[in-house]
Amino acid sequence: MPPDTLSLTFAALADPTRRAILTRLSSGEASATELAEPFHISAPAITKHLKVLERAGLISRSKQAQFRPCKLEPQALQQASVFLEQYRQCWEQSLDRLDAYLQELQAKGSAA
Amino acid sequence: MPPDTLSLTFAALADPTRRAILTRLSSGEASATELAEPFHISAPAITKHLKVLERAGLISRSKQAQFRPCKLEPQALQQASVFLEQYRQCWEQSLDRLDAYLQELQAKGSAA
DNA sequence: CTTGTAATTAACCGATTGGTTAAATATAGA
DNA sequence: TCTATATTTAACCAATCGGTTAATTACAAG
Repeated sequence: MPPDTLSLTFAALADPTRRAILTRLSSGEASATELAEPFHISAPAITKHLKVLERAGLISRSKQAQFRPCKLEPQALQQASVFLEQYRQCWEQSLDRLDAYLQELQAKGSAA
Repeated sequence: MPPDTLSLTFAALADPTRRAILTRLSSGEASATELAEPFHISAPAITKHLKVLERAGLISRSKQAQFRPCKLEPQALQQASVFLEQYRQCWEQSLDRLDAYLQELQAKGSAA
């Protein structure tokens, strides 16, 4: 019943707000209110998003004064990337086939 | 309100059953019952998973007799991979830092 | 000690998810 | 036509999701 890391990671990535948060964090740490700023959602909503990201191991949080800065933890992203790389051959093959098809079309086109 | 492609893709990938289906399909087409075989879930459950994968553009389906074979469509996976590549520098940097830290530890260890 | 700011928790809401069983549909073949 | 197989649809269910508002906690600074 406890979802595996990969499922947690992909689930966390399945939300545009959370992806935007990660993108923001890739250029440096930020507090919750800073992260909330670009979105018109409430503070508790941001807290929830950060919890999802934290539970997936995508971010970590420290503590300074009343702030709790968020820091990107890219290892989980790498694991997700490794999973997808498994399919690289598949998409390269299918792109090759598309390319061959287009060339064939072109050949027919100039022959007509 | 309609979720973007990337969100659909990551959401589809956030389930271990669906990831297993994709892995299975990376070695060739398969029918719904063939795909269901390794899991102890009902046929309608498989139908739903296939719908999710299809809506995300991760598979396509044809029709022969009473079968509707599934085929992997790897382009959406590639898009997801492109998104993750954006963070490659981040995780390589953090691995470098880990490496440096471990070397530092080693140096101190052999000095003691 | 009071005030202001940051952040979280609690309680709630409607929509979606992942599963079920039962019924319906589609096709092949005797 | 009748039967068996493949698949989908319908209806339901409990759990999770992404959001809200209101209240609470934590800390710094007057």
